[in-house]
Amino acid sequence: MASDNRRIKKKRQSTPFEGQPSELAGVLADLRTAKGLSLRQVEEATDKAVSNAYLSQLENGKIKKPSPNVLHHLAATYAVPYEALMEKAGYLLPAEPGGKRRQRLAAFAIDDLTAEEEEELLKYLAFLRSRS
Amino acid sequence: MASDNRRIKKKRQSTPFEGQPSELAGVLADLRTAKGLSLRQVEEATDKAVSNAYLSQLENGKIKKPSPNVLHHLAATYAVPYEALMEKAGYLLPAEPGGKRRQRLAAFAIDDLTAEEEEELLKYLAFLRSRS
DNA sequence: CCAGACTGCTCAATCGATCAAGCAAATTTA
DNA sequence: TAAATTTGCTTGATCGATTGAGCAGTCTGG
Repeated sequence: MASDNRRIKKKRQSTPFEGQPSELAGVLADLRTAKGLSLRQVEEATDKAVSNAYLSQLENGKIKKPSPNVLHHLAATYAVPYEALMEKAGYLLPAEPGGKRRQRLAAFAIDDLTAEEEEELLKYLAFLRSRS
Repeated sequence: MASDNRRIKKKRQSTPFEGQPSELAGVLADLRTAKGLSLRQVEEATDKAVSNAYLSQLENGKIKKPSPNVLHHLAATYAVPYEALMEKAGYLLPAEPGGKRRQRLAAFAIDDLTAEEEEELLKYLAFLRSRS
């Protein structure tokens, strides 16, 4: 199963990580045929969450970005990691091979603070800013 | 600003990880006010990717699930990790299965602080914790 | 006190994701 | 071979996300 028509001009700023146009399409099609499932069988497997009509369009790249919800159901059905599909769809960055973690947090973790303490902290923050 | 009306019957199977109804709403509102930005300023900051009208509805929980695209822009604007917002929106599982200590999004951002100020703030945070 | 500049917010209209139906080509069954 | 099934696919309608425009309230300077 080849992949071909790639001529679309995407001018509109759309999604997070503009990845391969529809690499996803091929992947989905392959996964399904690999499992030997028909469109309707998948529809059934996803408990009607993904219609056969929609899946068809998806596999044929006639559709841009399926919702994370749809991807979640498909991932479950094909027994592949959800994040993988999310990535193919361009919702997530290509997972670090080396298992690199965490991005720089610009915000703090303050879960353990009480409401009062948090307020104090904010007050202090305001104070810091007021000095500028 | 409290949070209240939560009586809606969610029968329709909707998104991946059904998380807190609209915890996201509050977080977004907090992040913005923390940064001292107006709705329109954010709209501008996101390069028109998120309208002030929409953000308003989002912060007031009048809207369910913003697209990952929107979250991506907001994350950038508020300088918080994209994945964090994705999680709040229910698109991703609560990160790190291994590391128990989860980082929560602070209700404020500190991008505008100088390195020195940030350090002072952290020191103060440590102080608060030491009192517990 | 008024103009102008902001602010948050609502509401009608738009746009894309998603579905219900139905259609033609295979395949199967009898 | 004809009826019944099944399969991939297209199309019209629906629904929710997102926006454009406008409205009332606040605040500042003249």
